[in-house]
Amino acid sequence: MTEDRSEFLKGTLDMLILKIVALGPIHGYAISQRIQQISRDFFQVQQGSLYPALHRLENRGWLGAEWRATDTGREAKFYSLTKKGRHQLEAEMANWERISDAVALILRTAE
Amino acid sequence: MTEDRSEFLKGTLDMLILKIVALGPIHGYAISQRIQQISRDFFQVQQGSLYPALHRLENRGWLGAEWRATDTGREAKFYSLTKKGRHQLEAEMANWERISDAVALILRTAE
DNA sequence: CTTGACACCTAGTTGTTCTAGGCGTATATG
DNA sequence: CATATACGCCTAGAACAACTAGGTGTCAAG
Repeated sequence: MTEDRSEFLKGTLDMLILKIVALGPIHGYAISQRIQQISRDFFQVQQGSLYPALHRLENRGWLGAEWRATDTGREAKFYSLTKKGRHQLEAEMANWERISDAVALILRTAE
Repeated sequence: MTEDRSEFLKGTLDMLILKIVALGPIHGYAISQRIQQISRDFFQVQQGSLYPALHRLENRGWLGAEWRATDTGREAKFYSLTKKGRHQLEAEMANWERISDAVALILRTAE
């Protein structure tokens, strides 16, 4: 009976954020739009998930932040990937591969 | 710095358990062994994750339970998939497909 | 006789996500 | 002109899954 729409897979959000930021400096609000857009509206990142995640990633030294102006002249906090962040992203992508392979192994087990 | 070995993807465990039980009645301890074995030792289900999950799935009406004897003569709680459980498994597998497709879309975005 | 595998269990901690608010500015829209 | 909507940031608290770290008892092997 609970709403199930576009539920997030716990633990995946950090990787997706790192991947989006890896495409170039971008601010938080735009990150969530980008994730939603690229995933064809499947993932909808709640702001209450987004901003804590960004602070978490920044605290861990994976993202750097800088206040700058957007195209439209507003001030926004632009994030960019640090060297540590790049390594982390690579590790998380490799891990995702292994996990989804392992899940596939189980899901495809017949009898 | 934290140990990262065979980390579980949160939210996936229920589906994997349902899938294993779908192969035939099986008790908890054997479920964790089966998951580990099929995933080629990648997933290691902790007992502190396993048993609460089984009770959760039983409470939701997705699993039925019955005490029976194992091959070795020990008493064990055998779980089997209910009709609701089968529907749930199908829904979760379909959802997993959509999620992993969406993740792939994002991870493969270049530029 | 004691170690380890089998087989079950739970209380408490940790950590991520979501709900549901709040703040302030700019730009449409009625 | 008012006011709604998009932009853009934030946080406190609830919810919940997974893990840690214990516990019980049986049985076989050394």
